[in-house]
Amino acid sequence: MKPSIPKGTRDFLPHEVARRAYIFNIIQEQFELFGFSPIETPVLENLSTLTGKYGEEGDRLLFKVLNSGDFLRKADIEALENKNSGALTPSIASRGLRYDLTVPFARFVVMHRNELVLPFKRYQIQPVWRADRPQKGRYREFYQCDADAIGSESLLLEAEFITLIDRVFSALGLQVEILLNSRKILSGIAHVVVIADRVMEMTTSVDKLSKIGWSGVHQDLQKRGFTQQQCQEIEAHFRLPVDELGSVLAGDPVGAEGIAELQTVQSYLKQEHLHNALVVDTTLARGLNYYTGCIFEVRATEAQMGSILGGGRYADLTSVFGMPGLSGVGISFGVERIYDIMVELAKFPESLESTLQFLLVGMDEAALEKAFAMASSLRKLGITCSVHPDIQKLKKQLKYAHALNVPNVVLVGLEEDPNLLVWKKMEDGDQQILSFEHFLEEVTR
RNA sequence: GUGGUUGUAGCUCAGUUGGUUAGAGCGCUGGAUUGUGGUUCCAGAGGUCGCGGGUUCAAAUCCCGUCUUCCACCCCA
Repeated sequence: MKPSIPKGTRDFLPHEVARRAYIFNIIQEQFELFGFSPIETPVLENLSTLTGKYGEEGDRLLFKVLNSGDFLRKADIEALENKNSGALTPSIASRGLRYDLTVPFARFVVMHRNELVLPFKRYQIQPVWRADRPQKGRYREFYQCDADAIGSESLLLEAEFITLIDRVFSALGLQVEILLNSRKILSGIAHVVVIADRVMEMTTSVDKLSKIGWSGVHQDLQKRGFTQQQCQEIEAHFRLPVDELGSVLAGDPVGAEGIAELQTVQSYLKQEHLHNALVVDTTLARGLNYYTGCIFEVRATEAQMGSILGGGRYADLTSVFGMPGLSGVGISFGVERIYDIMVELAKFPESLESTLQFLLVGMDEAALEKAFAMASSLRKLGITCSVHPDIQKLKKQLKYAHALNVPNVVLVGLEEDPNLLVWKKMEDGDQQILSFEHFLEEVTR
């Protein structure tokens, strides 16, 4: 048979794993530096946990897992005969692959509420799955790096996340733009334009602005049934600078609160020297509908790619699991896209290539045994090394070392004197003959 | 989920209006080099042309299906 893997999934070669780990480590380091603690949740969640949390679209993109055993026995026969997949699914699949890390986190918080100290700051780096059509930088299996702080309404958290984001991207060597907005400003505008019940529709439409421009947004809005006058009013409001928008929204409690939120966050950041631009963009919307307050997004300024981080404040994520009134803020790094951008811009350090320092080569069976013992001595000293397990032509051995990018090769077992070895430096080909004892001294020097 | 696009050697790609035995570069293997990698030279191996079906005297080439890739929607990291 011909081997294959499912659409939208990938294998990773050693050099790719090294580069991905580089990104994960930088993010993890910053998470820890800000006092977030790691948690893990299962790959599989009950579908009751997942369905209905991501909107209709999200439900369609959930990977459902067929029940084990004789799943047809409990199947909804009527739905099956009518070919009604939607009705059949709950009777044959009770579990699914997680779609993100935020909803499982909400479930986690509710289940472990008595074991957690609030406010609780956790981070989580694990893969998630979506049955979306794959595209570049868009996969069916991908990692998310999430940090959330739950159990406090303080806007200090928002400010803290912005400094965290700034630190991560400057550590990665990427230039980005951090976009900030509040959902409350969007609501306020909707109130003022008297379309309060249609905030979501207006929001998703305006969110496309950077892609399709105002004429496109107008078309989209009109397709959704907004009048021409409403379109113009909407555009006029979003075109206002933030301070002017503030006076327009002053009469609307929600809108005014949104403006005040942004001001508070910015005042926390007054003393901070951010490496990247923080841009208030009132047209920023973010798809996920559980966001209620501040929302963040990050875009790389040097590459053409969608957002590489998303996040925001949610007032009430845990209430669906029976624990209302718990406010939180969270962000999610899009590591797959960050990886692609860093490859494109060649931002990975070369030192990731190889961690192996020595390759030991045995010239004959006795020498191989000696090499095996030598390797142990080296490892005791914390020196990474590997013994070539076969006795082969020296040419082949060196070619192997070259391919592995090992900087040092040790040839064990000279014809002249089996107690001597050759230490060869691959970079310039220099080599010296010495005893093992002498070699150890040199290495540890 | 809708519409489109792509697939030829390990990799990057040629391959004429359908016409004998499908090519190149890089990589790989062996040798020049009876212990010495990278450079050079010589030789060699490697392809059911994504898969299945159809049209034709004849298919990598045309048609249908399917898988995959990428793109635009949708949505999103």
